Amino acid sequence: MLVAIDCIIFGFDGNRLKLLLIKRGFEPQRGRWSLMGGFVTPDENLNQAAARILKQLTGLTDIYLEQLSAFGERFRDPSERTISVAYFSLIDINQYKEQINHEYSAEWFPLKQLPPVIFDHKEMIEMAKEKLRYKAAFHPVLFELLPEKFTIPQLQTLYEDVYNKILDKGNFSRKILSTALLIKQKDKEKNGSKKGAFYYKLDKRKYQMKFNSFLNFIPSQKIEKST
Amino acid sequence: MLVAIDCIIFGFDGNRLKLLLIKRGFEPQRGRWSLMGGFVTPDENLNQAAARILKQLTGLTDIYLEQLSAFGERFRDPSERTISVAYFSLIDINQYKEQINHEYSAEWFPLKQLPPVIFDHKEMIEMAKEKLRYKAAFHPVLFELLPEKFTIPQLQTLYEDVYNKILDKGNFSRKILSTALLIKQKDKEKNGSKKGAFYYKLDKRKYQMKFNSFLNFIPSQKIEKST
DNA sequence: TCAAAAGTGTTGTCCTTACACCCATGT
DNA sequence: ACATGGGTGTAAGGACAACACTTTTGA
Repeated sequence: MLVAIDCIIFGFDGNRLKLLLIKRGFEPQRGRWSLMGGFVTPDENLNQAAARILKQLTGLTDIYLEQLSAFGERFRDPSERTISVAYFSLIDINQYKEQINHEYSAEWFPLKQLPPVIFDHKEMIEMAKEKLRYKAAFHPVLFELLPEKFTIPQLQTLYEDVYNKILDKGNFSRKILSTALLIKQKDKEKNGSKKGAFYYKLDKRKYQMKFNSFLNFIPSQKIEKST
Repeated sequence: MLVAIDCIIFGFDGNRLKLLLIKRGFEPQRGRWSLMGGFVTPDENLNQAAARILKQLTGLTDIYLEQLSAFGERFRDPSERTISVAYFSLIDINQYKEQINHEYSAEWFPLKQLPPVIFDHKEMIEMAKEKLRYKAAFHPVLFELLPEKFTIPQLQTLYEDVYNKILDKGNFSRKILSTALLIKQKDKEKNGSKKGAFYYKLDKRKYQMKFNSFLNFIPSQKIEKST
């Protein structure tokens, strides 16, 4: 049996959550969209394989990477029996831009406008979306998608896109600040508004410490965002 | 590469949460304790393989079974490169008693008094415990461990053991009943006390419907249970 | 001066905790 | 009758959604 890895790669462009797909350059299914993947080699464990594959495409290391699930339907890959271990990863889309490997003709797609993908990759993507929502409800994991400096309204846009909800800015900002994970900067971002919004940085130490405690980021607000 | 399955099997004896381990009857590591496992065959997918292996040992079908994670350290099995997909399952310990397959010399161990186990099984067990706590905090999954008829104090004992917390009986009973997942029976269980506690059954329909919504079973009570 | 977005204040509602108390019954 | 656990009542405190309001600044 072959053992493969597939990576579901999330990014956030400041407006919408996106997924990085590659156009397959080889048979079978050449020319169709697919997750970035590869086979596990004898000299690496699963996490190492996932990190290697992610680096091949994005050039990035030290990325948030978490195992999602193993997929093993008998004919998921019609040509050969393959078990795939899917990983999901969150990257800062701006860092990616500088490092991208152009061999793969990769492209970012908004989560709500994905093209058809090969094999069971659709299922993997759905599961990853679900897991991201789940995880982000209790752990400050969405910060992994943002650049080093960001504003609270930017963060709010991210949450709104992940949960498809419109959030109250007042309540949102208080909830985030109450976690004490953010360090206020002196400067403001002035593109989004006339007043400008203060930049914040993540307090890395507290972030690590509190990552696994149960914080409450569940957006309980009722209003659905229109797509 | 070989692809195996390992099953972390939880049961509840009315008092403590337990794990079902088998004594390995073959080399390597004959005679040592281990999770129940087996290899994935070409004609089955991963879930089917897990269900088959679970049935081999317990005789049970239609069991709560969920994929935990794939484990793939290079030398996790020293004799051959093997990827193992771990599943965790929750069974009614009483049903098990009637069906057990004695070929495997299996034994229930309290979670807090596990013997040494082979390979990376300890790691799998720890992850399964963690996941059970996580899942049970939001989803009514612990009902899977109980017989068809059970009392609220029995359920409370289970939660107390899972979270190592002493819970307030009044608040616990109200919280559980507020989910409206239980149907009160006419008869009482009279062993636990003189007054006796009413039996309840799970409302299967509502249970299925509400399983994936976020209920709140987190025990926020502060008092740690002494072990 | 006005519009637009950032951010603060305020209030009512709901949920939860802690704990007092009542209930049913076997010995 | 009384001890034992089952179960209900209740008051204080906290969290949160909703929304009114103030602030800042570019045009």
